[in-house]
Amino acid sequence: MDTKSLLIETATILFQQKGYKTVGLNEILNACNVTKGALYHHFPNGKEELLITCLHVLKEDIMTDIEAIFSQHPSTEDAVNSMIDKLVNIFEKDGTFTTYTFSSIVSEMATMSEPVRYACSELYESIEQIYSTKLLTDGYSDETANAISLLLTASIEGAMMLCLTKQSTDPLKTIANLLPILLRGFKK
Amino acid sequence: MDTKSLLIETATILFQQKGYKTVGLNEILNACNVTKGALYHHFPNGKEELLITCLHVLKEDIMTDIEAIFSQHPSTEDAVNSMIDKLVNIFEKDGTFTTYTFSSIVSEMATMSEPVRYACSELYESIEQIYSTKLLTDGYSDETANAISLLLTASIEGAMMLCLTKQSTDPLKTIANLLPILLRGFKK
DNA sequence: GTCTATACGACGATAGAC
DNA sequence: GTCTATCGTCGTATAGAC
Repeated sequence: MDTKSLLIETATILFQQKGYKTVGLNEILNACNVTKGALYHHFPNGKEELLITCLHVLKEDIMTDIEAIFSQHPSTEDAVNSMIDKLVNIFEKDGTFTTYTFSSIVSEMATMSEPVRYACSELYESIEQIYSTKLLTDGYSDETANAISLLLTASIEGAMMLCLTKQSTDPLKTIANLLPILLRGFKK
Repeated sequence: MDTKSLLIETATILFQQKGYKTVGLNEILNACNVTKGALYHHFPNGKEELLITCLHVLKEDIMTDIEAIFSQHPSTEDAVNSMIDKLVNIFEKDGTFTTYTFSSIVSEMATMSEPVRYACSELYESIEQIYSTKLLTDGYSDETANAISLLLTASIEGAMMLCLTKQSTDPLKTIANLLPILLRGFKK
């Protein structure tokens, strides 16, 4: 892999696991055996430019991944269940969330850097978009689909936070269990 | 106010607004006109000890505050609505969340420091406890009450994240709107 | 495009006077 | 209990050779 992609891939994982400020450039550089010179050649504006690039790439990756899952399952319920399953497995394997989330970035940077906030906003937007589209084919109205997709995004993101705090996958599993009751409550 | 309380109060707000790493000791010290010597007298183990103390005090404050709201409203639905209303007002006033939340701390520190993670876990636990108790008096079963209180905690926390990202109070308002549909979906 | 060496500031933390 | 002065480290970023 080329140096630039390697940097983005390594940085993305570290940022997701530990947040932005916690991860120093040296840590990223050591993790992928690249030097400062190379990094500043590819990202002249330094760390924040690297982060924003990571978020853009992450957006494409997440969209591809989620769209694949959603196309494999007939209903939103099944698709979301499969997503949560994947998250649970990742967390059980290494105790952090390295896919579908960037909550550490949001809470740390949303009020600090406008470009970063905007990149995060685009990311959430595209996830909600996928949910909404599927909910429409499920038969929900436009307005209801938007509301449910926001609820799904918020509760899954919140549940991941609770999983990190409690060091348990129960919160995500509980949300998954509630899905059918949740979705059935809304008028089609 | 005594120096120690002043430090805790100032640090809590700054940590909530900007996260842990972002806020330097100097920023806290300048904000309340206290010097390093005084800080390290009250918190010999430095910044992390200050944070953990903040989380403990915040737990008491949040519990007092939420319990007051919950005792003023007959149903969980009304109480949660009132809570969300308060959050919306705070966010509209200063663009950040300085009450009821510490998501920046969780996502930044949960995987980095075990004592901090534990303090956060106690905090979420006590919030969920209040929800659960109220839901029991609403007539829900033990198991259902626990599941709903987790869903409430996760979705409100997630919605705050979305509000920060989108710079809008819509996510919280949407969650509030869904509350009746949500709660009615569960068997009492 | 990648390397080493270095600049310079900010960080958390400490020491010792008062 | 609070002050100032200072230490060592690590942060991001830069300069210049190759």
